[in-house]
Amino acid sequence: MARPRTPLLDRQRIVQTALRLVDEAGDLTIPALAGALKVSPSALYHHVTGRAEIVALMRAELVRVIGERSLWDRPWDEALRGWARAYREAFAEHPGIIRLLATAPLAEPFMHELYERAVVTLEAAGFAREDVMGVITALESFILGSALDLVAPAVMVDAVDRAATPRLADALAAVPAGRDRADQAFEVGLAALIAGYRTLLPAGRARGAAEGDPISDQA
Amino acid sequence: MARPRTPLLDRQRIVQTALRLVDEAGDLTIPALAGALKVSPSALYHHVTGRAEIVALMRAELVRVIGERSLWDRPWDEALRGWARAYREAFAEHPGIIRLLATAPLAEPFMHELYERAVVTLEAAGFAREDVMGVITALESFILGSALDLVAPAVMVDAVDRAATPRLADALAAVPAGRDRADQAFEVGLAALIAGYRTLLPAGRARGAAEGDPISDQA
DNA sequence: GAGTTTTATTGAAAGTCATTCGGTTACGTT
DNA sequence: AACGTAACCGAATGACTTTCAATAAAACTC
Repeated sequence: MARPRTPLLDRQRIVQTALRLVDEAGDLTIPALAGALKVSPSALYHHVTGRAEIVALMRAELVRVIGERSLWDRPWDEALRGWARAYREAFAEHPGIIRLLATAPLAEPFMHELYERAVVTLEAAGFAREDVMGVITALESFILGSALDLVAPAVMVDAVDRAATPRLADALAAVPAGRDRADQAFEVGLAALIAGYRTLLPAGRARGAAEGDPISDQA
Repeated sequence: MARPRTPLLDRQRIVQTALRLVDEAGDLTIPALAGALKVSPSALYHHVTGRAEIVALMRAELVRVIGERSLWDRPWDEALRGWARAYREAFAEHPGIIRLLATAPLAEPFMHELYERAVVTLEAAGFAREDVMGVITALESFILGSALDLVAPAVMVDAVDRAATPRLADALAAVPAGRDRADQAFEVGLAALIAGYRTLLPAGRARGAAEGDPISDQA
């Protein structure tokens, strides 16, 4: 009734249950989270300062996973591609978290370690110092936008009025539905972005698909 | 006290006040909106079905503005660039709306007219039918991600620990701060995407900056 | 122009949330 | 064994969205 013999909660359990809840319900409420943990809502506040911190912990968990799956000791284009796919994949495994993170005014040392590794890789590859942050930020924007696209896919598949927009209807028919559609768009954009980045390199330092290197093609 | 001599509300006024409120306060609550309109909260429900519809109307207004500012009777690369800049600029004029839209499960005939025009332009330019939707979707993902980046700029500028991530600190120092930083990253990514798209065209149909056409450079 | 219906508002109330606080009991330490 | 502290509960607060009955003006009808 009061203090249990063995603790019911810890931060780990809170975060993992929150992630599961967001996956299932699509949003995160304290009552629901407390219910899933078989605990009263107020009990959570002994382990966490509030809902915002729970969201922050979920983000940290995501960043951890992304970092784990990224390999930076590769040619820059391969490294960037791998990072982008790992990043988006981590979001795809927890659909619904994207809106939570887009809403939260993200602060704190966020992905700084990952940025650091990206900067090192890109500068070693020959990118101009003043381009490096732009290259990273633009790629990340593309990834986040693609993650948002991932959770709002139902829009087009139906709801297109063939009479009003016939060419759009045709273009959509030429493309798979659902998750595959989003995947294909992501790969198109990723390939284009990397190809475009390659043109920023000083002549002679470019490498990868433009020279016919098979390894840098889509995995 | 009851019905006023002249109506106090209409959808137009609701949407415009909502936009102003979001710009100023960063979020949208019914009490605040009613207060700004000098009306009781429940009065709003005679003109809209609820908060969700207000958000939808704001989105529609944004789409209208974007459509107004886009010119599709141009070479494909120029048209895409113009569309992307108008799109992002419309968001930039209402910072704070981005989080609202990212949160809302967007439905309805949304940007279909704009997509239609983009499809026509791209197919006329020679893009393969099965690539067209991917090209549009990827660009839009990049734009939305860049809009999100626009409202969360404070992250890096401070808060970077030079001891832990020295190369990142250097890279950031080589780049302007605030809005300019986001603008630059956007332009880097936009140029790269378009350059990458150009490689999708069958040989001989590419045109634009790759051939040294001055008009397609950054405006 | 009188009577009826429709329309635009208000105010109260219900139902969620996130969060705080005082109370209760078990744990750990000395 | 006693004390302080940790982990829980329940009640309460305040903000939010939404619904609904009541009211009074406007608009329509004849």
